[in-house]
Amino acid sequence: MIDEKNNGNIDPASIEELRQSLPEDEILYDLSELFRVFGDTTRIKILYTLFESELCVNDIAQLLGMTQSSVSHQLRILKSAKLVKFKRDGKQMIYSLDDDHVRSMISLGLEHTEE
Amino acid sequence: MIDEKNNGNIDPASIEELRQSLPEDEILYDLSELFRVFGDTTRIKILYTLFESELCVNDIAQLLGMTQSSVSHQLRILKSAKLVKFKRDGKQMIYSLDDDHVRSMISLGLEHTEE
DNA sequence: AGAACATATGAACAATTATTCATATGAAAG
DNA sequence: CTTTCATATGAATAATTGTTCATATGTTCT
Repeated sequence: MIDEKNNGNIDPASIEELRQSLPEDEILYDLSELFRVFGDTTRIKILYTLFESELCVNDIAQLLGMTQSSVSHQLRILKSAKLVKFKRDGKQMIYSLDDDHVRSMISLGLEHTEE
Repeated sequence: MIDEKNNGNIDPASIEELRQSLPEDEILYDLSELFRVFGDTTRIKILYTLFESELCVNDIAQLLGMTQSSVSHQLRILKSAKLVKFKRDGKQMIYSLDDDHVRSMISLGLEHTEE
């Protein structure tokens, strides 16, 4: 046995090398935070309703059978993750998908779940 | 005003139409469940350590400065989501990424966060 | 200005979940 | 077969988070 202190599969030097090749903690945190936003049924549903048309809060709530408050709370999270954008139209706020990443992410996710 | 009962942006018929174009609840649930697996810093870190090399549990734990137990618990979740696979090598379990979806998902996620 | 409507938001509660600790399983070596 | 090592797992705890309820903000209309 070459190294009696190494109780793992690879040697400590390689471990150190691998550790240093990891992205910074902050980047990994932001990444997981993004996924966490997608990781809720309600939010996924909201995003899906916006796939084809822009909608106001009340429409989304009716469409999903949820309360206005709950939808609004979740939209807030989607906004801060830059997954949806909005514009004011009189008393209403019209929400829409912010960019095509949302569609790609969901499509890619579906590919995996459909296997 | 055409329809005084419609307090939303679009008409009730369109809402119904949109509702029926949504994927089934089960599909959306599975999708959000998949994202939820990615939505944790520890699990993202584990996945990243497996980007370049297959590793045993102890190596991952050392690399990330986490307890063996915690890593094992999270690997269990990654396994059941089919994001990692494993093989036995004597006393050790060698884990590796299950397929390329993992890489694509993380890459796509990074594209969004890096904006 | 006041009423009505659409949306946002704060606090409280319930449910989910990541980590820790202790212990169990399973393989290899003496 | 007993000990040692690597991993898995169950129970308990602490922290996070989604929903509800009540209320605030901001817009339109009279």
